[in-house]
Amino acid sequence: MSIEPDQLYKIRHSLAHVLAMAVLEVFPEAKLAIGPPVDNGFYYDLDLPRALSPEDLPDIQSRMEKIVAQKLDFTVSEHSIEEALKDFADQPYKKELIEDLAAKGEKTVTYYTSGTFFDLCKGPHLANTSEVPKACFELSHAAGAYWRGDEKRPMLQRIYGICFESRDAVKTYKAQVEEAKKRDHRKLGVELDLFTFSDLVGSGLPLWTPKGNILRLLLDEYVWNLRRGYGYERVEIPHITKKDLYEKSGHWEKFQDELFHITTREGHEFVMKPMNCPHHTQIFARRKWSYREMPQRYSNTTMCYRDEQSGELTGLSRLRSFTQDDAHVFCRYDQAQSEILNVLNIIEQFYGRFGFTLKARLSFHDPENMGAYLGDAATWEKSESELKALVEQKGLDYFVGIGEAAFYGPKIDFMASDSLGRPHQVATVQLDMLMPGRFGLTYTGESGQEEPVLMIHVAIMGSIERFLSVLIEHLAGNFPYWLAPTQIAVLAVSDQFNGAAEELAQKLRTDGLRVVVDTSAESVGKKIRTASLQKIPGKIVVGQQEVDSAKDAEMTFKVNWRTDLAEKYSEGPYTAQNLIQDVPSAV
RNA sequence: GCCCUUGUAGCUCAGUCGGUAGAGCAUUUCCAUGGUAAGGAAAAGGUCACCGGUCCGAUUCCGGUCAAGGGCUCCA
Repeated sequence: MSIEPDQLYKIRHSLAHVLAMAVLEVFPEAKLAIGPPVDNGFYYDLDLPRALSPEDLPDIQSRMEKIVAQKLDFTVSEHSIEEALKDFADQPYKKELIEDLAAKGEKTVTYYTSGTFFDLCKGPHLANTSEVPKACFELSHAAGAYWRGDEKRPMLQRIYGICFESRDAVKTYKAQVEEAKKRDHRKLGVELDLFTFSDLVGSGLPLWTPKGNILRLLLDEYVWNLRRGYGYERVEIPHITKKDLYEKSGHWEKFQDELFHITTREGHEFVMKPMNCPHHTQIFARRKWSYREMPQRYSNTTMCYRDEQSGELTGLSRLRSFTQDDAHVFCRYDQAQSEILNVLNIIEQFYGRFGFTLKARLSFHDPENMGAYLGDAATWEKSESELKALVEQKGLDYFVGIGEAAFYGPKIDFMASDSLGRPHQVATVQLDMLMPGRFGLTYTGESGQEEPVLMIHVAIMGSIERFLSVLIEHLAGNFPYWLAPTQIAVLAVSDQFNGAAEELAQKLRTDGLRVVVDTSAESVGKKIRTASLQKIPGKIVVGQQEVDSAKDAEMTFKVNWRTDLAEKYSEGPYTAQNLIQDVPSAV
């Protein structure tokens, strides 16, 4: 049943051609761009006389099926550039591709022909469409895409198809997509009442509910608890600044269009901060430092604002206002290693706690393109080999990303794989050999002279919002006991036990648990269902039995734990005191 | 920002070929006093996203704006 990856690639690529053939039946005047295979199928970009709507796809798909059923051969042939330009005279996009190939020194190009259709293509393809497995593909959607990915060039129409090795594999894929939809953080955000958006406030500006804010505060507290052990100190900064700060840092020139601008009544220009590092440099710059006082480690969880293009905003993943769990370490160059090691420890502990698999990307400079970076090659290579040594020392799974460095220094970026195996970029550690210089940051060395400062940018979650979007989907909203916005639901069997339920809840709350009581006029079954749908970790039912247990001692009760916690915690019986002692709920 | 799709009650959705709208859940009240995933009844709840145009009349048709979704482009 299983199919070689090469064969699947050919099936997808060949179906892209079949797709173009089907579209040409409907729109003979269509101009073809490109049609490659992708991870989950294929697509074709075309310039069409009218916009496609979803209703067009079934017709195109059934035409594709008919074409496949014709058992067409794919044959390859070689042609001179001149010939190709003539053959594709009325296909401007193909012509451009041919001209580019010619410019690269190609003398000939290849066509793949299937039936009456031929396309400029380097292959490979199936020998015959009869090799396409039954029901292995499905047109999924149409979307716009710029010609050659350039926003200044025409917008083409892209038709996507999914394609796998068999009908069952297509079904499996669609089931995975469904599963991902169920745990989509935008959906769970509403269902679990974590955050909301308002048209009056604006897009990309999330509002956090009481429950959602508990998550934010606890995650931040957790990061802070990890940091404080390494000598970090918390600082605070205003959310706006004169533009002078960014002129000096160099961000103004590059990013001024993406900033929110404020003009005061006196005509002074301010901006909302898009990042925190320049502010933090000014805290460091307030006085002179001895080498003995280094490093200075400033931690600051704070909101940043970027005027993103409206089309880029999605859920909590990309926002106009977002909270960075930012930290900047100002240190001596000889302190970089131990400081980074500390950060790696924090990252490992933090992500390990949630069951993410981490992979580090060493984001290095591209030696072929030194113009894009500041500083000399020797400094870059030294710091990069140090980063690599550290990552190896920690035994982290890593790969090197050439050309992924920031212009001011190399980075270690972390990718977390979630429970569905999807990678997300999360934490980042960046060496900055540039900004301290721009702001003239120094410390006084042993011999009394001014020494250059190295700055290390660190974000553990990156942004709380984006991390939460990843975490919600990773856990499908089943937050661990310590993090759950509501930890325990106390459910009264009937209204005569409302008092006992309230009393128990109050005891648990006094000790810091987050508890709700359900005293509504509903059946126990209904109360269980409601609490379960809210994914509350523990449920306690209070009725005659529990009240009787309290006759000569403290009330005892059982806790019905959420499925994923049932193995971890005993169901009891507990007293309020035991529950608080035996089940760790602190950060 | 660009292309396409969508916007009806707090949520999920019907519906009106142009004559100002309906269900389930949630909410409120009443009945029931119920032991581990939906007990029963009633009520209330909508400027049909917003603004403009056509029309005797627009939630419905047209245009614009805003917002959401799928892509493209971008991401310090």
